[in-house]
Amino acid sequence: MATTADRSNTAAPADEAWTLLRTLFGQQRRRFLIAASELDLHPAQAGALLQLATPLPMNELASLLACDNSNVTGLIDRLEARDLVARQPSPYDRRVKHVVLTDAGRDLRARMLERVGQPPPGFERLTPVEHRQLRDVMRKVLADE
Amino acid sequence: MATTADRSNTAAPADEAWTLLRTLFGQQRRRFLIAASELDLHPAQAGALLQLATPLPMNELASLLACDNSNVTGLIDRLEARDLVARQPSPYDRRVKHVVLTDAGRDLRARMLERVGQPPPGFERLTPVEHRQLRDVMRKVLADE
DNA sequence: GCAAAAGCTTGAGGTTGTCAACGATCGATA
DNA sequence: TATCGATCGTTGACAACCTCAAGCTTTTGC
Repeated sequence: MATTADRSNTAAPADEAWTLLRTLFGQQRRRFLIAASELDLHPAQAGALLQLATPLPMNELASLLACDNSNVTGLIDRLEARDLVARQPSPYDRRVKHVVLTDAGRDLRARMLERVGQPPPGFERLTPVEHRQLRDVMRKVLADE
Repeated sequence: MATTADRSNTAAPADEAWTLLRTLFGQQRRRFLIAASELDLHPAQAGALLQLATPLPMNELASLLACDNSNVTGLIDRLEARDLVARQPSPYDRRVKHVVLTDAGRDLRARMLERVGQPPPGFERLTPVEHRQLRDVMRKVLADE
């Protein structure tokens, strides 16, 4: 009778915690989509922009976005056509091109961050102690080893 | 000199916590994309499948996926062509169609959940106390009011 | 009853994403 | 140093995604 997972409040705290986190992911994804459309960006474009805190080889951008290299080519083509990014040849490897934000790109990225970089409303309700607890737990979850 | 946000360890715990959460979101999104492609699903299809724990009007599915109604039509068309879902007319409102998983759909959804429904490796490192802390904090963040 | 609104679909048009193939460049090895 | 294999970015073909405007059916409110 206890072979399968209990769905009642006897559910393991770990499972419930993860389920709650996934709920928050969903909310955050919707926020992201709305923010992107408000700024006239397709989701993929907005995602790329957010990754570009620092110049990145096309290569690496593809792996961060979990998509094919050839996909990034078109993506960057369109961002470049709107003068949001530029391609910069790498001085060390002539095969590589770095994607760099233009001023306009940096600006748009900042406006995107204003919308999705800020925590959701429920977050503000936490006490300082809870904020620290959450920070410490998350540090541990994301620790390299 | 302290006008702009400090990036050092003087950053407010709340800000750092949120940044860490966003990092986890990114990791989870990549897991999701990889899982979907392993199961021969496009990301949007996988997302729709995951939402269908219970039958849902097209309408509601669209709002959960944060996209246009007309988008869901095509999405469900393709899932239906693969016998993963079926359209069921609502008995109460003849405009409404409910999307229901078929057996195959339920199966595929379960396999998807095996991959993204489980917490990431770092999660296992937490102690029972930390799991409970995380659960309680997340409950508070997601509380309705 | 009738007008307004809601639910779903269609069609047009641009974007995303994958795959296979290609030219250019780098690195290692002989 | 010459060459082979791998890597980086691009291109072209093709399917899926996504939005918008327009349309049909059904429901709701007046």
